[in-house]
Amino acid sequence: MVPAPHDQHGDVRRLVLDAAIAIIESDGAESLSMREVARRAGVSHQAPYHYFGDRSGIFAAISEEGFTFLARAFRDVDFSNTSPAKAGFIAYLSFARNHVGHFRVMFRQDICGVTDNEGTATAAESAFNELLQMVARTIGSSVDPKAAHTFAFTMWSQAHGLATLVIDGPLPQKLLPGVSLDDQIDEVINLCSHMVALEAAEMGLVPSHS
Amino acid sequence: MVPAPHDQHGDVRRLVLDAAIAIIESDGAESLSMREVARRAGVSHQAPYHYFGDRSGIFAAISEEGFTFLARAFRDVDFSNTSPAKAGFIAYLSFARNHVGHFRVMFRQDICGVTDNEGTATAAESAFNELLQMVARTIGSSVDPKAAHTFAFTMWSQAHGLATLVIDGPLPQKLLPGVSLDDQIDEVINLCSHMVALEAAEMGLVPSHS
DNA sequence: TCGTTGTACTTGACATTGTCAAGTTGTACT
DNA sequence: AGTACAACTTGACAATGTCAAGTACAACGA
Repeated sequence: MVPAPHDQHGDVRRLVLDAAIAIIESDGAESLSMREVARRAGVSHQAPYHYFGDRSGIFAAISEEGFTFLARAFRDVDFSNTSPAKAGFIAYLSFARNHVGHFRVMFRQDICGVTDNEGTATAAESAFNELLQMVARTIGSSVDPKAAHTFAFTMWSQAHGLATLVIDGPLPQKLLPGVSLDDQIDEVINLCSHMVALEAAEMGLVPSHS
Repeated sequence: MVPAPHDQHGDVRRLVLDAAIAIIESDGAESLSMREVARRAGVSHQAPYHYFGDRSGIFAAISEEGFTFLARAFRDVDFSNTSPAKAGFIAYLSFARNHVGHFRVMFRQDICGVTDNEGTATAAESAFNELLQMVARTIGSSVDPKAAHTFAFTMWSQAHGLATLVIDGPLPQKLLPGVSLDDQIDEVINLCSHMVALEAAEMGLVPSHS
């Protein structure tokens, strides 16, 4: 969290973090060993503890970074070509697939304690706010907060479920022969977006009509 | 897998499995220790290895049982009162919330290797087939397999995402004040079911349903 | 009845892990 | 010059996953 007041040579904190992310990406979060991280970063086995306190501290840091990335990904979405919903789904999935290490950690408060860590919590909150804005763009902002929340949770579930099943789940093994993973993901995203659009239209709140 | 040809006294395998599931349910999969499992089951620290080979073997066994339960839950769904889609969502979520230990493990082939284990793979396949039947009941069985698969992945993503965000994710912390978790889950399920129904109706393949 | 075989474990050992405690080194400021 | 403090390192310890070797006991063929 604290970026070290005076770091003269190579940023050890960054090295340690990147090593951890790489390990999680290739072997999963369970098999992250603090000593292996230290070894890969070329520091003593205790250096990571200096920055992150303990194992869950390193997860919390990765989680915070992940939510920051995700919030930025949402913010940088280009809505000119596609519907907000579809753009959001695409952004979520490409984030998840491009940052597998982060994604594997950030939604598991059993190992990183989102609530415990201040920075992680605020980063997560900012990402969630971006999600709510995405929803507002889809169903309008005149809907009551409760319905908007439900809509947000629903779209989040859709995107998150797909990402989870793709990255850690058995979906890639259930593909029909002749259909690539990328194509299948695209089609699911298309279907989700279409369903969301139908629902929004039925709610009578889509900008183009009223 | 092999149910032991002659087990005179209490079924150690079952004891070990239940102890493991209990630990995973309360502390998560990462913190499952073979020795703690053995201790709780009241056997030596090596007994679990006799039955499950290694740590991932115990996960594979839990995973297999989980998929068997899930397939049965799908099979036992009562479709008389609700739409097939909604009934499916409800079944998926109540399975996940009632078998947290299983659910936390069965979709993570990084720790249990769904592909490696024969029994786990067939159990997973049978659950997936039930899902496909559920989809057929929703959009009819005359749709081409590719579209049916996409529909199945989509509904699976919806249900799985919601379950994941509820059980291990930050959704419970994002609830609006005054809305209980159960209520929020119900509303998301309602919205999902409604969207699926709209889509099915637009495909022109559903008999009739509100 | 005896020996063989196989299952169901237990006991022992070892390298590796997370983490506490106590150094050590260098930079910054008084 | 001296103090304080950050940024580490080295050392130690209990606990873990897992290999290797043992023990107990039922089932079965001779």
